[in-house]
Amino acid sequence: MRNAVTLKDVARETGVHVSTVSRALGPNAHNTLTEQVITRVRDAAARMGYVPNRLASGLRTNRTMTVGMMIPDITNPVFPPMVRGVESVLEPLGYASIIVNTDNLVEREHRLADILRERGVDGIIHAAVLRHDPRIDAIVAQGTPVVTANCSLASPDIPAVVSDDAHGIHLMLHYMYNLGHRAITHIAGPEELSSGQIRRKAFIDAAEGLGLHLPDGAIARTDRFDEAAGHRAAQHLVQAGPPFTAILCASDRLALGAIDYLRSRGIDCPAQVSVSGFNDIPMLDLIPPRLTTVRIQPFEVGRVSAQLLLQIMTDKTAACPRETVLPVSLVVRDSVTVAPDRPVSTA
Amino acid sequence: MRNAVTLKDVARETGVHVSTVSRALGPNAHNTLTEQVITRVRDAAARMGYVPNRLASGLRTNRTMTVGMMIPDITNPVFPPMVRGVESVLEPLGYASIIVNTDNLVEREHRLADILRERGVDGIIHAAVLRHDPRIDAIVAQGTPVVTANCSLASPDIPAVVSDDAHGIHLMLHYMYNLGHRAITHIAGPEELSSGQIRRKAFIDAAEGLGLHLPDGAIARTDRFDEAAGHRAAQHLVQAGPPFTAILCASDRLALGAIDYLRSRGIDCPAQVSVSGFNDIPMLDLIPPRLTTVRIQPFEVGRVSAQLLLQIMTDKTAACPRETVLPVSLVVRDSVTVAPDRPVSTA
DNA sequence: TACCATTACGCAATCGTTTTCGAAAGCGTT
DNA sequence: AACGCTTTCGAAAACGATTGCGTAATGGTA
Repeated sequence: MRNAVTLKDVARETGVHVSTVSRALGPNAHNTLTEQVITRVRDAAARMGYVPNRLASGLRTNRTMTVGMMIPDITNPVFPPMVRGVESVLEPLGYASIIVNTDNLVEREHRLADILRERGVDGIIHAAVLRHDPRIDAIVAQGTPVVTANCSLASPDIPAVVSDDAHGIHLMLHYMYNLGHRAITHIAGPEELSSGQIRRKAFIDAAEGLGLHLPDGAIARTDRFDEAAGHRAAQHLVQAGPPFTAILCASDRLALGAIDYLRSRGIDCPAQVSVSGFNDIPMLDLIPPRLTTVRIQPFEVGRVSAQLLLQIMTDKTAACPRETVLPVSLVVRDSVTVAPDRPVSTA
Repeated sequence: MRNAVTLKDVARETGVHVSTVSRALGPNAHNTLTEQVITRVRDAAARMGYVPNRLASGLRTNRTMTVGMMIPDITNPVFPPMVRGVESVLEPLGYASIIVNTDNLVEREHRLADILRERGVDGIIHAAVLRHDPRIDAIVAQGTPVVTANCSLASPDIPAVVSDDAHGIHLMLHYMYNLGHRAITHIAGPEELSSGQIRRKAFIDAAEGLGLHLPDGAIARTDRFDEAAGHRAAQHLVQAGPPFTAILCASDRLALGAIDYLRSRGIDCPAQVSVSGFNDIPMLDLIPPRLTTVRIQPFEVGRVSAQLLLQIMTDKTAACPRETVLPVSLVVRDSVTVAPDRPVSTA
């Protein structure tokens, strides 16, 4: 922004008024200007290396051509593809994305939301919503379009793009059931995240649908979707839970942690205990036992979210689907196999 | 930005002039305003939910409190920690980061550089520089502070924060040598990336230092740092290269691809061929054979880059180190072991 | 009381664009 | 030739914040 060439410079160069330059450079210049002037201005602008100042134009028009993305942690392999998915539709249109990591911390989320507001983002893709989130409601009320990706809010009215979590759990549980498993436990994700809660509920529903009895302690809850939490949860299941032959985990990383714990106890996966994941993060097919999991489509989630957001941003009145759910698929690998004769138990 | 409350609103509410409000909210209000006014204004601002409009202030001051990060691909596990490292220093100060993925495509890089310029970013952290990059020179010339992370430019004068690639290669080659390897090949990264070039040169230097003879075809070049490229390169080495007992790869993903190819050919790693990586991306310790690699510190690279950038942004005259190199360390795992009696060869 | 220095605040220009409004010119019609 | 319509462009007012400058008010001093 040091020696930036402005409209005024181009105007002086071409001998027309700055408003004329502005129009000439705009998309529908042909409605209002003569062909000759348009080319003259555009040539000069190109030659002089003019690049528009989005600060100024944003100030005037209330459109910054910038969107915000709130995600829990870019370090989590689920999110980079989502980011690319968003980018794939927004970047060709000239949008820039400000990416912030909330770490699922409410205070951080507030600060970061302000950082986005200050910059007047045209919209927000929120992949880190807690299920109850007054701050987001406030942002929406303020008029900024928001769509949630990979998560959905408890409060309605704001579009969500999610994977078919319930169906994924359903697929996996039935798969286990068909392999003879009857004592199946669940390592659930954080309850304040919709994915954690929905997957847990889906597990209960699917179990009920199969007529499976879920004894007390069959579900271990965690506060994070990471390996350490999975490790602890598995420990809890083995030491304090009912006997079981399989663990259906709410995420791949939880599953990795669980398998790690089992191994440390000399319990073999899948020979003694089957373990499944969710998400299908990269490189899982290289890690033994190759994890049987549910594949979601993070890139697609991002792409569709962006398209929806775009739609709302360009036409706020446009009705748009409250919830878009994307299909998931079962990825059969090695970590889930036929049920052994006797379950692992506390003894 | 719909119903945003502005300085004017706060001014009307408190009965003072908007310039007074501006000053009252600024950092050194106490130099110029009475305590009473300051608190009255600040209270009102807080109560009314005032949030400053960075577009307006940026327009006026030429500081947007926004930085740009150019990376090749956020999907590559090396970069997310780097992003977090940058964030760790910039975010607490109120900066936002616009992240763009260049995919190492020159055309994309140009467009994305413009996207950043349009928004008047205060500085750019560039982790995707090609070694020769006129566009970046132009940006620097225009007055925007730039520091390169993980890469360095052929042209000098712009600060770079890099890992000690040469030393990492040196460590690894010596480690292999001490395990008895004499026929060692190298899968190199893209030559237009500094990390690719530097690591290849370091390999040659270190080999020379050890008195190792490098026959023709001992170095396979690739055009990308990914598994597919590693796969192809390994194929090339096996089919057309000299006999060898070890492959020193310029990145973990190249190594993964190479091992995959070897396995497909029934060649065991590490029993028949040792393979090493570089970077130490996450989860490598879960994938057999557990990859012996060189650990770099991407978070630190990001952190230091951001600190440097900050320094230049706040005081453009400040001299700052042309090149900061961060230490690396050897991570010994399973994929490199003592040399077998006879090397793998074309026959 | 008059005067000067200081304090505390208001005034207004400015950053680069967009956009409404109006004016001038061109053209056809009667 | 007078009139009205369209086309093509300039003038100027915003958008919201910052800041140099001016000026009341204040306090202290002679």
